Amino acid sequence: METIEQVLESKNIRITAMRMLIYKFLVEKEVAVTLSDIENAFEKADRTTLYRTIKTFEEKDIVHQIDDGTGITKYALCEKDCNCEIETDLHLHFHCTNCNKTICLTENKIPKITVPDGFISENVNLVVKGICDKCSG
Amino acid sequence: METIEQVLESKNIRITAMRMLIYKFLVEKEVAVTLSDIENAFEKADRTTLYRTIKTFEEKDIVHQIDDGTGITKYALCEKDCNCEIETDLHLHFHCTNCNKTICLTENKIPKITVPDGFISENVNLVVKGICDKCSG
DNA sequence: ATAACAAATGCACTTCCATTGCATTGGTTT
DNA sequence: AAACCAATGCAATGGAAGTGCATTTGTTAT
Repeated sequence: METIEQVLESKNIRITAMRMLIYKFLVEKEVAVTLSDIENAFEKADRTTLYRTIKTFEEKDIVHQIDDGTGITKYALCEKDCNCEIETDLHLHFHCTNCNKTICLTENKIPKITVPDGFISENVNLVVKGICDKCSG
Repeated sequence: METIEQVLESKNIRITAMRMLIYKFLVEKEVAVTLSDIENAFEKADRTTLYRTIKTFEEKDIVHQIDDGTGITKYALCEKDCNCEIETDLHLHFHCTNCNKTICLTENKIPKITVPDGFISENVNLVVKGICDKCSG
């Protein structure tokens, strides 16, 4: 089991108290979070710091950004060995319109999408909206 | 060939000069447009009017909203017989990262997506990012 | 035709999220 | 300990979405 320090170190991210707290927060959340979610969890911290921390995590492929159609960007930890930038590794996201949570369905890979001649596909974003398992029960 | 008046009438939308102009603008554009695009095309008109006109068109299923991941909502005319609200009728959208245009690929239907037990899928949004035919040539 | 009503438009304003500039703090290295 | 660079905090900006209200325009009924 890797420690948080080891994760950050392996990605060449300087270890700070703030970053460790935010990372821990993301691990504990099983759903994608907005910047405001993080802000509410760390009221003492400045919004900019949280924003830039997430941006750093994103650049270093620790978190990936999710646009679930609510208009607010969400973030979630990447899988251990995920290569978010590789098309074949893309998973889909589920947005529950009832509880407003967005979940990475990492087991559900996106099927091969064909595009017309002349188009070059580099990236696919797929969001399914509906009712999640917790809300449908 | 239906006239613009006939289209609006058939959808129970009151005919006004502004609405006809905006509809015509959407027809002529072959790509999805932002509110700002419309705003720039009609500098004399008020933004709110354009905003509400698009909302009206949306409610009456004349246009559909597209979230292509740029963070800015885009709109495009529905196909003649499209039922945007029906899941099986969903097509995918292509966003060109070069020219920033977003195109409806109405011929490319979204494949059946499976979600885990307990999840209920109501809607699917699929955006492919890459290079469009005009830019790749 | 005109009065009465409803819908459409225009203006002003607000809110929310994303983002940036700059000053300050804190940690590393020599 | 000095110098340096990265991280943080504060303040402010910008852009898009959305709302309230007054005004104009179009429709309907008398």
